[in-house]
Amino acid sequence: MSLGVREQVADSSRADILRAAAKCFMERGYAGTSIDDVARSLGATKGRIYHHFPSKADLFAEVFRAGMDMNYQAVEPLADVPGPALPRWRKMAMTHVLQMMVTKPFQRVVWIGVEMHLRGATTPEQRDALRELIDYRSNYGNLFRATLLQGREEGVFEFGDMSITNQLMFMTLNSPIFWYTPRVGETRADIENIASQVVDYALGGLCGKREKSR
Amino acid sequence: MSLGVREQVADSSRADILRAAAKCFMERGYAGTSIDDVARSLGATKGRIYHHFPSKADLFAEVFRAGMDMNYQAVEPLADVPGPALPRWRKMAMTHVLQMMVTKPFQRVVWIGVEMHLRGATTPEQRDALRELIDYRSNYGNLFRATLLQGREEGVFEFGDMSITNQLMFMTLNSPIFWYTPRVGETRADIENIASQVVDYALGGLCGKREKSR
DNA sequence: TTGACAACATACTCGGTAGTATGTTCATGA
DNA sequence: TCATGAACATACTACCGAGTATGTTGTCAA
Repeated sequence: MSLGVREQVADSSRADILRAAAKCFMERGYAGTSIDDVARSLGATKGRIYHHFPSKADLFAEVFRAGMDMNYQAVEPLADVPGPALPRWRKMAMTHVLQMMVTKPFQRVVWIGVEMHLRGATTPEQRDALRELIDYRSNYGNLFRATLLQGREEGVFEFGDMSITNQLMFMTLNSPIFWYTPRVGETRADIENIASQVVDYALGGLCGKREKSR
Repeated sequence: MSLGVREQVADSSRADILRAAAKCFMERGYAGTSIDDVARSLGATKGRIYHHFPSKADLFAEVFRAGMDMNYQAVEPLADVPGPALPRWRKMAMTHVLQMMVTKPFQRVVWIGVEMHLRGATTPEQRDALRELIDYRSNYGNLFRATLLQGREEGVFEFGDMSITNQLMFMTLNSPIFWYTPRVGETRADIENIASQVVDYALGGLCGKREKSR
């Protein structure tokens, strides 16, 4: 089934809407973003949005899904590689952080979506749409969890409670979505340098090796 | 000037509103929370809110301020104590994390406020009200920054870029406002145990001591 | 006792927003 | 070439939420 010109144009238009929506949701949150805002940022009107998406909640969900698709596609192949935990964790973490920086608006929407689900601030129908995406996200998290467990058995990682450690690690690795902003004239090396510092910090918390508290 | 009964009652009512507002803002965000929501959660109506606060933005700002007041009062005294950086940092960090857990709704509002200011998603008047609070928050951050610098000179901390490290550290120390939820029958020791893990994780990123990336 | 005011509740206005109903244009396939 | 439908824009409705205007009630001070 080759795509005709019409379909290609339509998909491109849809992708433009997703990008614009991601940016708007990132800047103003879900409740603070109106469909008109998204349309205005495209130089278009509501009609265009509602032609491609049945509702604001569905638009948001599709942005969420797009963000998770990017992550999964980038990290999942790395998780399958056998071998010791530490170098694999490094590659996965580095890839994840770069993903956070390069596709920041989408990742921010993923964050917002998870938050919305956690506090249950949605209507029943929306919850169903979100639930599947939350599972998606949860599976993604398990890619790292498995490597963490392997690392603990290998003795390279030391941590107490697994779920707390997982939260702390992801919090660190995700944090660029909050404080990173692309600079003009920024090179790939600049970005990778920042990402490295994030990965190193996250790794520091995973290795024990320090006098325990008190 | 001793407070009469009338003033005490009024202040208590005001404090109740602040608590309820903090909870609502935490659960639904700024844009997602209506004044009616806050009033309803108090078993009251709009009139009560607007009698004590001139606008939604002012109510939000007062919750923000209350949260920062609690932090400053708890941590500032510790920052003045002379001596080596590491034990002081530990005490400050531990106190900060406990603060995040115990006064979570208020701290979540502080977070939301900082975010709103960063993305400039406010009307001009609101920006002025927020700016002062952002400075307040910034000063609070400097309490830790000074200790970090001292620790680096003492050789107990190792990190590259100061502002990135600061972001990562605070991200970790603040993270309980997102994933911590009080349990029934939770003891003080339980809470301190969780806080310890957070502090240890944050500390791990501040000490180098690991093979560098690549 | 009374009147003045604090501390609310009630009843509105009005702008913004999600969603819908209805044009309009233009490419494409028959 | 022409009819059809995709891809929008325009025009509308209905509702919600911030803010206001105006009661109502209890308390305290003189």
